[in-house]
Amino acid sequence: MVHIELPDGSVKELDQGSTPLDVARGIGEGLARQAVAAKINGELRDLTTPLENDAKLEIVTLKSQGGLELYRHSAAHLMAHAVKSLFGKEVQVTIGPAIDNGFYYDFYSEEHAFSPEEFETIEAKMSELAKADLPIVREEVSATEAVEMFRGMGEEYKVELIEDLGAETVTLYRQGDFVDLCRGPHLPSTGFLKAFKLTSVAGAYWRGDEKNAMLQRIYATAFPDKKEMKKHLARLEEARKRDHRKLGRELDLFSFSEEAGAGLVIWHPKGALLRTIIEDFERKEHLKRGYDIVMGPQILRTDLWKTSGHYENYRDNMYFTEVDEQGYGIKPMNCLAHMLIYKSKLRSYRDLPLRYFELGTVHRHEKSGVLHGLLRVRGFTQDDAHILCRPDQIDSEVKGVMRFVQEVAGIFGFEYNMELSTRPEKSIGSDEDWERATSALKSALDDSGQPYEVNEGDGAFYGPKIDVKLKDALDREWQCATIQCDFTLPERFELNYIGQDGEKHRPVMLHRVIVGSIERFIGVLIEHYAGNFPLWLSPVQATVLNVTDNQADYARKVHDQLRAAGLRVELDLRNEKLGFKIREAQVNKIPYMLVIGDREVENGTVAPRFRKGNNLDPMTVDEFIRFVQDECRQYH
RNA sequence: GCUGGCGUAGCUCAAUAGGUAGAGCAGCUGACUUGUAAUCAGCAGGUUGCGGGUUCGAUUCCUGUCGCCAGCUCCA
Repeated sequence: MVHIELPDGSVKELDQGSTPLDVARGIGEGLARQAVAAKINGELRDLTTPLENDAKLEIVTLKSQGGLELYRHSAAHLMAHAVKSLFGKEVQVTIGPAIDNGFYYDFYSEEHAFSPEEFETIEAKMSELAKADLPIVREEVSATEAVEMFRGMGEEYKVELIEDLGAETVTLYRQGDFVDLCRGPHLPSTGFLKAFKLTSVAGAYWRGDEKNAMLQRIYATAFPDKKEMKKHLARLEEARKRDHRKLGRELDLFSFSEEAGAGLVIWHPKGALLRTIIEDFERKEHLKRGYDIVMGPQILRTDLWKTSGHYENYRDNMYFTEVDEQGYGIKPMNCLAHMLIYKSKLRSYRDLPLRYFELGTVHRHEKSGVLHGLLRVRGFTQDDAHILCRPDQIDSEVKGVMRFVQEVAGIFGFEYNMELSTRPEKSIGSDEDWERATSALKSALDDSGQPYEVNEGDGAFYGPKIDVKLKDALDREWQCATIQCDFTLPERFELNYIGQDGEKHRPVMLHRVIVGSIERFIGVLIEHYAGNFPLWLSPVQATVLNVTDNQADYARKVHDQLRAAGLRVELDLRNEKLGFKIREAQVNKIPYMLVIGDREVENGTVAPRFRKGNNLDPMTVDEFIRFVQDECRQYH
């Protein structure tokens, strides 16, 4: 007999060798039907695992934590099964994990290239195998046996995996004539899989290393039922409508030109205005926080990039030019000029910290395949600052930056993820430096009250860093804010300050950006608001619409008055029906439409309509101006 | 950079078993003077991304190149 303790504290007595499925049945048929796995002493296991000893047991259903992931993992096996039965030895299987909203499986094939046209065929095969409700059976075999078996099947990648595992025994999962190396656990049978759909195929390197073979990765989505999957696909469809590349064109904000070059943004009037509003906001917020605005040149002599170490490490990503036999590098970062400003005179410990802020435009030759709308470009402007401080000031400076980041995220209503990256294997600087800097970053993160991830060994070679990531419409993460400690530049540029003791000391440098690249930030912003910018950001805040030509003069007067008051306003006097003009303003996501008909002319008012569709009571122009100013004040 | 896919009018898309392209919206012209998401009519608009090849003939097939999309790798 074994004693099994359930989550509610009750204890069941069962025959040795009973399974969690037996336990579920004992509790109720309903639970047994929904059960997909079990947590035995906290470990996720198959429902058919024999219970040999006393244990704590929790039945896992599709609704419980980990249940859905397991479901998707089994769906990945189902897809591999389908692909193998369709393509046989032409295709080798590798690995296939569950991911957010679905799963993928990586295949290797020399002969066959998967295309989306085949998705239906593969899905049909999957459905067929699911309908057959094949039991998914766990087997434990010796590693040598497994190697022999997979080698016999021509599955070289599986052989490599087993050999690298270095374990004595491995587990296999078998469903029908398909067998895969897998730790599991899995669903009891293929019949549990109800809703799945292949979504895309793309290349992926074996083991994520570009030196390895390129595999073919098929992405798919999977849900416990069709309705939920449909909902997910509809959400994706909605997200695509928020794509900043699409909205950027539709709202006439920016464009790219093949003639100008890939990854180089061309800002149209409305986009440039939006950007200007954000830049003005940045300057104001930085001045408030004790930063000095500085400006450096676009190109600096190549020698200086050699001094900084950029030439040695990053020249492949830099653009160079030569005039009069003098080489120049187009700046990929803004720090050099800031170093020169620091060095322009003798500094005292009393001067520190110095905070140099620059809306610095940089150019980096990013690999062609990584460019992505505004989110990854080759020319962009950073809200960049370099803080030079004494070692004892690191802590408070980092915390100040952290607060700044959080305040800005709050103003724009962003949720964000934070990561701390620590010392990599290849690094410079003393243990003491690293310790001090890392603990300053960590303490700022702890103080922030937000959860964060630690990426051990993921820091830059010159110092640890905090990254803040924002998500785009499709939940892809993009790094925006970052705080990095740097031990090399003060060293390489021989920066120093005179301390209280009259001796020279080396300052510490922090690189930091708040929104990061303005381009990227605007890209994320567009998707975040779906193009419906809050009033204070809207490049066009209101448009004045006359009903007929009769009100043209008054409409012009209203427009001029609003413009004089500093509102960003347009005038639409076209000879069109009101409905037509409203629609157009609506499509352009202009916050307020000011309708002017005979009534308004007579009363000296405007009739505002909000882009959400609701109308406000008619008001005078002055009232509307105050109304807009009040609304803008709410945001910052 | 890599793998796969794609590139037709300003935008969204159609067409061709190889026989030099068509629609809606936008634009222009005219009529209509209009009250909260599309008034009607007419006109105009493309060396089918660019270069080379095969062919009597290429937008269609092949090849190179540029760009875009998805993902991978990268992101100081």
